Amino acid sequence: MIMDDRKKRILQAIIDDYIDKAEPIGSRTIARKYELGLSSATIRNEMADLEEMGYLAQPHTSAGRVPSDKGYRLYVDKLMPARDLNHEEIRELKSATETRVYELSQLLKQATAVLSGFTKYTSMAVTPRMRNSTIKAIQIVPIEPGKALVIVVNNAGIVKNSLIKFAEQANSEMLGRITNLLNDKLAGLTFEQADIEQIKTLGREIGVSGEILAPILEGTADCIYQMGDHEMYVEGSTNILNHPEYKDMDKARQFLSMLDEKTSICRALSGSAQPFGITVRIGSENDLSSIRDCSLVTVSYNVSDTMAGTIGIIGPTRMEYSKVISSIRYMKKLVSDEIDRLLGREPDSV
Amino acid sequence: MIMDDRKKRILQAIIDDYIDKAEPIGSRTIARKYELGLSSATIRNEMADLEEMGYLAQPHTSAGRVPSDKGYRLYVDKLMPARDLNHEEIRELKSATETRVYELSQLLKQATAVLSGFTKYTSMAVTPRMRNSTIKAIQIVPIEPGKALVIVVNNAGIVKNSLIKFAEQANSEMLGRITNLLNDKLAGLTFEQADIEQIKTLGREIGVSGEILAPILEGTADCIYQMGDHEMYVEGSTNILNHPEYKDMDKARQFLSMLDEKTSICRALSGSAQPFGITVRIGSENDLSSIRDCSLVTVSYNVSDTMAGTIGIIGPTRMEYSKVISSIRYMKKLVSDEIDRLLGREPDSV
DNA sequence: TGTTAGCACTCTGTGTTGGCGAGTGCTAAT
DNA sequence: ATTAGCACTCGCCAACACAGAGTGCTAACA
Repeated sequence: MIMDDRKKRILQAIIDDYIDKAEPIGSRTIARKYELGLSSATIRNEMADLEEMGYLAQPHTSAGRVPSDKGYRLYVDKLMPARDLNHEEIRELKSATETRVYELSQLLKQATAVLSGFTKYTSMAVTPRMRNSTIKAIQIVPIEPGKALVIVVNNAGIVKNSLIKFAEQANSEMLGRITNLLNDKLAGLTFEQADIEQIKTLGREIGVSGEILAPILEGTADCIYQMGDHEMYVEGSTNILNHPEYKDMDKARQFLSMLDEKTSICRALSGSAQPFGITVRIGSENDLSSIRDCSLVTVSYNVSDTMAGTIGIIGPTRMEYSKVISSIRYMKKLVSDEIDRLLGREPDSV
Repeated sequence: MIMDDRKKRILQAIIDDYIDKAEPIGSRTIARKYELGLSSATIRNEMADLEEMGYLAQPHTSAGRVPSDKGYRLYVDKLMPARDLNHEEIRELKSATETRVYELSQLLKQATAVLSGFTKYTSMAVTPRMRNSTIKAIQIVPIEPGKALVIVVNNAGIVKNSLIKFAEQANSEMLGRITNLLNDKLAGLTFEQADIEQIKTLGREIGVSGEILAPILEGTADCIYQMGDHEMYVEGSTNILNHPEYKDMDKARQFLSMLDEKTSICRALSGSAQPFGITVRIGSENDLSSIRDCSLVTVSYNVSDTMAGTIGIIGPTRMEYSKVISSIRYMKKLVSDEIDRLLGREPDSV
């Protein structure tokens, strides 16, 4: 059987309608509502063909048709109407980067909040995994007697800090010596590559007690750990409850507990990462079995040339793909520009 | 009508049973299950009395009885069986403070996660509101050319920092002068009391351009803002879906969207704060109308002598009060000890 | 040969009905 | 004061009928 233009038009009409109404569509409805110049009987025949080809499914005999994952796939790839954001919508999305942020985490929180509010689906984001980032600089700042802040900057310009406590007094001259030692020995390395024993030995040689050095190394490790850890933001998780496919309590609970599990979201988001452009995973295309009846639209953003995080929108497979895709595309641009600003590069210089 | 001992025993039996079963209790059930030495008819009469007195309610004629808010109140105040945590349970709660934390936020995240897992209700926590904390010290640390970290310590020993960017070069000698100026002028004050214009003038006098000073002041303000802001953690929000009173979708949605609103939770938690001990707000005792059919158990923890945050557990009014109360009491102790450790005072010295 | 009108058939959702069971309140006996 | 007995109430559930939407097939038509 061949997929001619008429079939495509009919399929598009069915999916458009289903995305809007969430109810199986009958041939009569299509014939009446969309001006295809065809009778319901003809459409009926075509629908039977489309079902045979796997683009449509029938919940039961004598019900209307519903798009299958394969149908959505064709829709997203070829049939979907282009959707340009109007001024009003652009203004709404832009609000995500209007209040000035100081940190990536804040930026992502606002971006996901705006995206979920705008699309009425659930929005998520993860920070880049910087497992193999290298240490650029370390600073130790005394805060008050017995307390200091260890500050680590990595090669992406990300700054993390950790508050440490000394059991005994450490004067600033000694902290200076330790700072130099650490920068000498750690700069350019990942923390895994660092030889902690060597540093302890060298520390003793320049007269630094283990009591002082240990918490500093621990604080450094904590900073590195913070950098290596995914941070994750989810907004609008309850939006899913507004969609009729989740009126069933058990399905809703399953979805929400999936969102509570940090690891599953990370897997879902990172798994579908693609260097550029937008990825759409429809239903069974998702690796994660618990979201087999959801669609996940993701895009990755760059923090430095080597590290990328991901933003995603998840909703029922019956999703307003065109709206979701255009809004996530625009949000990626907003976030990328803002990151460039945060990290000190001007957007136009990139 | 007088509330004699027998009535109390019956009321307790009804509430115990209802907490367990979530279904209206009939007189026959009580007579059979609890050995009160009374026939169902007698209990029936007593139940009618208890309803008239407002401790019980009847969903409809010929249904069993259900405790009212007033009934729960008496139960919590007088009838509730004491509940001691066993070793296993203590071990589970203790796991909240076993992985070493560096920050209050981490500590609260773990505490709420463990509490919600243990009780199967929703657990929340807010950090203290430090609106009127005063500035103890400010440091400016150059990170790389054009970037620096502003660090502010307040009188409670809480450290916040903010990454800033300079439009022009700032040498470390100049940053030192600014640091001294800021400490001179701001130490001991709240940020509202600070005279920013005066600082700008003084800055110009010692040869610091506005281009340099402005981001520093902005970074300082950001730190103060972070301190003044409530941070809030919610864990186990989907636990509510496991309780039959929330099998109705709309109620569940309402509950979950309440949790999404930061402000409402803050209001709920802070509103019920009481300097010491545990507060139980049952159903209509809550100010917030959206949780009129929930009970909220809160306890506050001290960060310094003047500042306190709150931990809470929220669930249906049909809640295992004794378990919730004993576990939140124990968690308060764990969190308090851990905060003392974090802020450098040893638990035993307090 | 593709399109359409007509028709019998299928299946779900909804409203109705009737019996069952749990529980109550009241009365009279203990 | 307590209890046995009884009539009554009301929600729950299964059975049933039925309307409505939609299908597939056949035959007629352009």
